Amino acid sequence: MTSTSHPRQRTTRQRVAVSTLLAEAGGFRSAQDLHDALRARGVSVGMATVYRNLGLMAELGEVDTLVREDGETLYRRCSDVHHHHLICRQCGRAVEIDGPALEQWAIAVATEHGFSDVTHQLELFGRCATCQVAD
Amino acid sequence: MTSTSHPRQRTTRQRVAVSTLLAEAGGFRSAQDLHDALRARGVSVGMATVYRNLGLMAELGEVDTLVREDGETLYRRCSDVHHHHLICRQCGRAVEIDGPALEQWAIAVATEHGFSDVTHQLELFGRCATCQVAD
DNA sequence: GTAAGTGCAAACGGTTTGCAGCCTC
DNA sequence: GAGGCTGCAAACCGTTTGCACTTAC
Repeated sequence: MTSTSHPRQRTTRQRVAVSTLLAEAGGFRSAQDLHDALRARGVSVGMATVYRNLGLMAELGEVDTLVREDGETLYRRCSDVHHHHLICRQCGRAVEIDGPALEQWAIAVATEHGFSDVTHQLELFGRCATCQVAD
Repeated sequence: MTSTSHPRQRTTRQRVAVSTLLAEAGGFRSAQDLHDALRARGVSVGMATVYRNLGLMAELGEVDTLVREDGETLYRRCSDVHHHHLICRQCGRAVEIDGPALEQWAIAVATEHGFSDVTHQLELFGRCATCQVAD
């Protein structure tokens, strides 16, 4: 047991394409969005493959996921430490933010009400400087 | 203009049932969940009607909505002023919380990054005292 | 050569919608 | 009795899955 071969993961054309595009994107994008973008630049991939790769990357902590109010999931390449985002609701651009104060506040509030195992989800939405001008 | 009849809304058996059940529930419930509960207590309603009424109540600010990570929408009767929730991920019980400090922090962070029209969504999840004991 | 990865199309699950009939006001 | 409301079923839409085929290693 504990053989030398862990790396069960292959470098396919499609996987590289999805990963690369996401790296260039910089903001939160939907799977459909990414799929369209890939086809537009001539890369032929199936939706299923896009979903599978995004799911895999999410599991590996290579991308952050975020569920929009309408239920669609958005993906973004980013660091895997816990943090939140300030997202432009117009262009999708996202700024990573973290608030130590917030984390503490969350725990304090929860404990106060007798809750344990607390987690929280927070996202800020707004219009970035660029989009304000563009109007 | 400004006729005396604004109240375009009718008191139907189904509407009352949904509203009542939600009032009794106390926590966040899904539409399907509510539908099942209604049928279980002998009230015959269609899913579409449940959705339509929940949607209407949400618009009127009578209920809060919340999208779970899997995309399902949850509903809860509550006050319509801006606030957040501390939710038991086991039984759905929810405590309304509000944090003036948080609101200010959110605005400050956003402004700092050149964002305007800031809104935020925050939910805390944990296990309530009762569910901890029940284990 | 073997098993991970892919494509397609069908299945899924939550939600919405079109429309004929019902029932509140 | 007019129009909001309901029920049903079909349509939707994002996502997942089964399966035969391809391809990286």
